[in-house]
Amino acid sequence: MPGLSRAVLLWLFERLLAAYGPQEWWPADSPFEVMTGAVLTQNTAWTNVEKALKNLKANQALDPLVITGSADETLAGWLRPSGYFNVKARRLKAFCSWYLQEGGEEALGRLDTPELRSRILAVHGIGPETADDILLYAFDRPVFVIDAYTRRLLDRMALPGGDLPYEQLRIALEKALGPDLALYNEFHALIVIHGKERCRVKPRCHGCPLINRCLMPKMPR
DNA sequence: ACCCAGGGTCATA
DNA sequence: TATGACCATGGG
Repeated sequence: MPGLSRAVLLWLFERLLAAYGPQEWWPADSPFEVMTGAVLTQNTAWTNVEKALKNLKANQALDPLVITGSADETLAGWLRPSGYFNVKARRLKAFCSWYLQEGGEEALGRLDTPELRSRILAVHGIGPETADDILLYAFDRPVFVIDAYTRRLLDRMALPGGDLPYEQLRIALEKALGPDLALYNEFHALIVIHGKERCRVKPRCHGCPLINRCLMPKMPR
């Protein structure tokens, strides 16, 4: 059983960091904004999420009490630019009522990470990636966030684990790297930033900071 | 015009 | 367990 090597992962990390620099994630003014953004960015471009967050702020609605107290159509209207607005209005309401019922950020912050994670995951509309975004970037817990970019990166680097179920892959990465909040924070951000890059060189990418392998989503047309 | 984005749920086999 | 449909806007 080879497994993931800490040395290779750290090499990868340094390579990405050298190419893109520190990302200083998550872009938000408060932990609650991180949580809201995590829900809104599900399968959605961040630029669209920014518009929705702007709408919420303009209406003093970036607040769990205001959100739970808003009419569905009103909330959906604010969320409209982020796509799936009806679905996300329901999910955000479900999350906010849970958040209030749990006693807010201070009370939640006292829970240990496994307990907090399982409670977040129990909220309807919050899956593993969204939950881990919240744990890492809103609650500062050393949780490695897995996304489609992470899987593609492992796959194209010929590293094992890209096809594992979410939880197994997360455990494998955390085991290889050891608990490290700052590393997990920057690593995920860099993976996403790099994943968004588009290869414009053909027939093979030479501009990619990761060896000679093209990690871009698709070869140019 | 086409592709895809910082996913998750639900129905079906 | 594993696919497929569905949700929807906006930028490249």
